[in-house]
Amino acid sequence: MSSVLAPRPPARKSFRETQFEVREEAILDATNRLLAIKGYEPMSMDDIAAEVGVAKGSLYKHFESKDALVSAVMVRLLQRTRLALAELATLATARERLEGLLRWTLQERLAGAVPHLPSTSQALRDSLLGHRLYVDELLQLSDDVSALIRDAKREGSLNADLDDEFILYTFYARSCDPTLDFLRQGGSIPDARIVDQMVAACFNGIGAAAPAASQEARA
Amino acid sequence: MSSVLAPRPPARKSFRETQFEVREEAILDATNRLLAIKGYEPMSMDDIAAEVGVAKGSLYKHFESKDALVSAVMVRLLQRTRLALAELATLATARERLEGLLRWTLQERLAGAVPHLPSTSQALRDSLLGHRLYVDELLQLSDDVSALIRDAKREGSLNADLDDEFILYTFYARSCDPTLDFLRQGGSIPDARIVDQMVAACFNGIGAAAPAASQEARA
DNA sequence: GTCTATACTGAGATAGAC
DNA sequence: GTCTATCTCAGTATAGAC
Repeated sequence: MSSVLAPRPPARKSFRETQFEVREEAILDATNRLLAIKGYEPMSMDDIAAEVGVAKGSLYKHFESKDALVSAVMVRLLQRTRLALAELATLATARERLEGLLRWTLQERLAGAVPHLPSTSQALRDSLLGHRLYVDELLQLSDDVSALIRDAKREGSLNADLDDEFILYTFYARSCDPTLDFLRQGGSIPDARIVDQMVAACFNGIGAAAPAASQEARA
Repeated sequence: MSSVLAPRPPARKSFRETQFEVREEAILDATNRLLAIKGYEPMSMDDIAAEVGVAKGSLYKHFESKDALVSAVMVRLLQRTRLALAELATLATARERLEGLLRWTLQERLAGAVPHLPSTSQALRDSLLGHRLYVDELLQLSDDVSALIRDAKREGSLNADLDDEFILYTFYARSCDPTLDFLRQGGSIPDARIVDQMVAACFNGIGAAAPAASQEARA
């Protein structure tokens, strides 16, 4: 009673608070996992609850809705991505930083992370755009990547004929490219080789580097 | 009565039969449209019925389930794609035929067709793989495209360092690339230019054609 | 064959005991 | 805060009249 008005130091978290946060992380992890495997619509709150090992009702003490939960997963993913990008700042050229970011993203997906996936589901996209935090994070990341693209063009390491906006969206699309899942499921190409080829194809395409001379003779 | 045993010429279709087929086409068209807009799971049979202007129950006289209906849409799409590929046989090189097919697919999508979309939904992919006709068509198309890829490599017009399987899946992924939708929604790049850049980026990548000499000096 | 009406299921969300 | 039990609603599929 006497302590009610005493200013408590905000530093130390109670055991219960810690437990709560640990569980919340577990929920986010489980959702991320299921999202990567099943996709947005087919993943039910029952699925998540079972994966975490918690009652479905309890999920709603942490997140007010399925959309909010998924949104939180995506926000965390975007934050991590920006962090990874910040750590790539040591690389010399913008081109290297772009390649590094794509490589990082693909490796994350191989490790079970959900793709950035604005692509996957129209309904999900609409839902996400209603969440302020998500939109803010996405805009910040897009700003960072756009700046990289401009720098790389100035370096002369990106095709100047392509629009910046085109390159930005293409970059996102490569991060979410389903080719990764198809090839991994196929199983005939080792993971590292898949990533190498995807990065190479993003920047150099699937065509031969130099136009083949034999082609002219053929016609 | 007397005509019951007489062999009727199978040639002429009754008015009712024609009507039935016309309506079936309309159902497939509407489903295709909604599929492109909303995606598989969010699209309900009610939506389809409303779009066609027919009672929901009637849909089940044409297709035994939602899955079967969607499967029929995809089969039709694959057949059209193979037809388009056949018409590209007049082009001189395999590389040109590949480029032409990608271009054709992207233009179809601009015109409202659904992407080939094995990517979109995991649940849909599983469902489709249970439909014999779909799997057959997909295998045939894949065989055709794989042959093209081998030919193009022989021409020297595709990067020989990339696995054939990688190129095949990448080609599919480019056909379904969400970049198209993002850019179209953005509205700042004309449709024709979007397609041009997507085809160019698929074969030549987003990197500069020749490695910039200035880059060396920079480090 | 097409319509209206309805059965049935799955899933998001809430209520109330502990 | 977590659990069990339940509400509500949307969506697939079917039944039955015409």
